[in-house]
Amino acid sequence: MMGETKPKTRTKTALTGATRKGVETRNRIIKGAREALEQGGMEALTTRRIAASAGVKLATLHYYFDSKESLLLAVLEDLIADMEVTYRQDVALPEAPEDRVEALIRASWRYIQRTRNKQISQTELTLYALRTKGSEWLAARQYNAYIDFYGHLVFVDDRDEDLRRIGRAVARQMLIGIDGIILQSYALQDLSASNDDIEALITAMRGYLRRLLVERDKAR
Amino acid sequence: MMGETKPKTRTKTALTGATRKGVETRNRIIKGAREALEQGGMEALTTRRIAASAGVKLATLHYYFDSKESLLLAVLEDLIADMEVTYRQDVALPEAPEDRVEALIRASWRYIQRTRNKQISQTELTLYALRTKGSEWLAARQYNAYIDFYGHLVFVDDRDEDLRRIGRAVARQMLIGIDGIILQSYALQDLSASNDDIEALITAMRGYLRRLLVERDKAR
DNA sequence: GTCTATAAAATGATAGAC
DNA sequence: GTCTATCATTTTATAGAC
Repeated sequence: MMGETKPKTRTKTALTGATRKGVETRNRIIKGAREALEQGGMEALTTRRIAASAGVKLATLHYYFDSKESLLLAVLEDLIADMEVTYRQDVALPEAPEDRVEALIRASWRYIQRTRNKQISQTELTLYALRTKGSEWLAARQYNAYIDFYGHLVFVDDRDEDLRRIGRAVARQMLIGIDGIILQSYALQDLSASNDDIEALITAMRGYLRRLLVERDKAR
Repeated sequence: MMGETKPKTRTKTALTGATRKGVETRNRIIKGAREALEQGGMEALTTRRIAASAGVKLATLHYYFDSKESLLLAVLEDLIADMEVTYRQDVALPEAPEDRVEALIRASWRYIQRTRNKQISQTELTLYALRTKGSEWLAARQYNAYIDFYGHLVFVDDRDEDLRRIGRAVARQMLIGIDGIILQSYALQDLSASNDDIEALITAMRGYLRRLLVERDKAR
């Protein structure tokens, strides 16, 4: 959030005064872009399609965004902000950290199964950011947002420096597993194999967390 | 390899007699597409750029491929075939299966670190296949090729049905971890964190393999 | 089998009226 | 702030000479 290299192509509303209606329209365009992306994928994502999907004329789109690139990066930013408010609510939270890890993986897996195009879109956008020079920081922010989120769910109280570190390590590992299974489950389309993989992932993550906690206790 | 639904848009050389020179040119175009993709990403991958990168005129490209889509799918097929011959050679093979798993993960991690654009390209193409109706089978084949490959390296002798099953389960899990770490390591750019993640992945995979073997022995 | 030339459509972006 | 109209390229793809 601090010290980031902001992209050269910033949106016009960031410069002007940002009217009420202006903000609404801008959000509608971003929303339209997300829907067009989910439906048709990156290859078919043109400014015209986005404008149509947002119920706005092409020129209006360009009034709010200097370029297609700046719009796509704004979409990714929106996705990040969205995650931070959406996910934070509806995850059941058992008491023990290990159980929370398990619950979190199961919840993610259910979500992945019913949001195929959304997940693919998100990966496409991440790759787009990694490909777009000067925008790699956005991909980093996306991952850090997820790591923060997962990390806080493992250890709600993060005043303990050690626990915070451990929570983030487990979060990174969970995220690796989830990203990996997104690609593989959509590609293989073998539900029973993916279910086995989820169980294996849960076992591994519980073990990893346990191990990190034991190591910490030893080091005292 | 058998019983797959072939894409409607097949290449012209598959229909005609396939001259020596013709096959060479076709391969050069595919190679050119791979290089153009690695350098500029999907967004910038136009038929003109591919033709230029292959040292061929645009019309020649269209002589060999009905459409851009059929070319891209051919590129993914080529990537799969390439993996099967390239990887199979230069992986050091310790004796114990657990050690082989570890060696394989370490080798993959080294490779990932020095082939960023290649890995991103491959993921972009996989997503493209998942997005392209009627071509999901290609993504499945890609993953099955990797699973076969990793699986055979875990248990070289696969006449034992149980061992083959276990090898494939471990392979799927390794692939999940590797795919996940590809995205995360490029996004976060935090080498020490990624190194920790690799060690955790190794520990988890050794544990998973051990557990599957114990379960098998119990079931006798 | 490879080329030159060109068609036909699509795309990102802008000018200027309202 | 949103629109109509249009520009300037670019893109995929084809026709036809060699």
